[in-house]
Amino acid sequence: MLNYSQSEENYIKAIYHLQADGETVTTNALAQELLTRPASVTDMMKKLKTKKLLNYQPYQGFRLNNEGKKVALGIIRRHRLWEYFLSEKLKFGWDEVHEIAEELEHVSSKKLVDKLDEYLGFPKFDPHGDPIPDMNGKIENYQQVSLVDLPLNTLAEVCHVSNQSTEMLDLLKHKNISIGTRLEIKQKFHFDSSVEIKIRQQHLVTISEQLAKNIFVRYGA
Amino acid sequence: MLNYSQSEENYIKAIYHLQADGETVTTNALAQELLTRPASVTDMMKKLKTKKLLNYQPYQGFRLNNEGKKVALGIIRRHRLWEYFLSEKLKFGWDEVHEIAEELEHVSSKKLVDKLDEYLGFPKFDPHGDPIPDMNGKIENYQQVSLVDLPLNTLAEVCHVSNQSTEMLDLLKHKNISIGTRLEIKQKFHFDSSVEIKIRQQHLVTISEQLAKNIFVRYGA
DNA sequence: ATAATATTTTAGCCAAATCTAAAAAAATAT
DNA sequence: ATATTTTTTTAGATTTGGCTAAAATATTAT
Ligand SMILES: [Mn+2]
Ligand SMILES: [Mn+2]
Ligand SMILES: [Mn+2]
Ligand SMILES: [Mn+2]
Repeated sequence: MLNYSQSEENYIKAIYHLQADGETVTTNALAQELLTRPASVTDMMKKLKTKKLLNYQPYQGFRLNNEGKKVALGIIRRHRLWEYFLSEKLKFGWDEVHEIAEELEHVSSKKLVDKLDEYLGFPKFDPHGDPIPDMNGKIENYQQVSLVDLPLNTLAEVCHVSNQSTEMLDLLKHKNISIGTRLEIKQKFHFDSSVEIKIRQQHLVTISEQLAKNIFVRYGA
Repeated sequence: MLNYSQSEENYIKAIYHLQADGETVTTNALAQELLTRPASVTDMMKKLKTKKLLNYQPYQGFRLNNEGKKVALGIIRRHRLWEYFLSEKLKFGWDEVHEIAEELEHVSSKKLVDKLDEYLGFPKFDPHGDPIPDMNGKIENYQQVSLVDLPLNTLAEVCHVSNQSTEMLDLLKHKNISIGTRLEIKQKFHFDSSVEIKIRQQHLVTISEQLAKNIFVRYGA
């Protein structure tokens, strides 16, 4: 696997995100994403085309090919592993990790990244709930649903909370739930739609429908 | 504190090391150190002079001024903290950490570095036994003493042996001790004044008073 | 003191990554 | 179907950090 410049890597990653929905990526969209000028994008697209990372014909937009996607997944892997490290080990807040990971992701040692992965215990999701590609660039399939829609006895991981009020965060803290918490539903009570959950290595707790609606989890497909 | 490019930082750090003995640094010496050309060095020296990091008159060599030294110590701090992290947490070998730290040192977030320092437990020495500057750029003074006088549980680095006989060197080799070995004393036995030492990443070994007397170590004041 | 050698600087060129302004092409509106 | 507007590309410039070759300066040897 060749090495790419910091700038090339930032372009590759941005294209990957923009083309995720199957669309062709446009010059303007990419320029906006990277806070740069359309002319600069065109220049870089020519370069990445000669490096055989994407398909591009003038005026036709562009998409990463398989090689380009593989490179992108490597960068995303590094980015998310560092975010996890910053959040989990160094106790940075969710909002602070992205900017620093934006730099760390460009340190390219393969051995570093794989050892970091191991040290962190092969985490599956970054602090924002986004999946971390494994050594082979594979991202786990997952379903993302509100906790009220999680099937009984299905291990899932909290990946998102749709309400960030102090009150909600207080309650979550009290119930010992945060992003990354692994849990399963043991029982649903139809009277008030409350659910009884078992958090990994903790006791059973009951949470209200109100709260469950705002907790999002992912589980294996 | 301003931000400097990766290239500028590599020059600053190299000058710092070369001028350590009070000498004026020459164009050729720096070019050799950085595997670059003298002409490139001259260009960069002009730039660093306008940035007020060093004193430089054509043909006269150069030295970092106080501001330049402060910047250099920041880079060295990052470099050595990352080396410690790679060695201690990710279990890289001593010989592998430098190259990776050469990249990581350029990630400039002050908060990252200070949190990393805290996470690592404010280590005083990197895996090569070199001292790690603290948040204020301060490097601990060294004490150099015979191993028999090293306080318990104090990490130190072997810097000298006062007997160079084949017999002594044989014994040192057998005990896996050489210049640069980092160790601490775990126990002193008063019966025969032997000491039990823990060498970094190795098992405990016991050495005689006779041997300990002839081993000199340095440690943070 | 002068000549020979070594070091350092200057001059001029190059590649990467950016920019602005103008031209070209595509998309949209009349 | 044209005209207008938007998007994209091209042309040409700039900055950073590097290079080679030649000139300038300093050092060393005779
Ligand atoms: Mn980045
Ligand atoms: Mn993220
Ligand atoms: Mn470096
Ligand atoms: Mn070191």
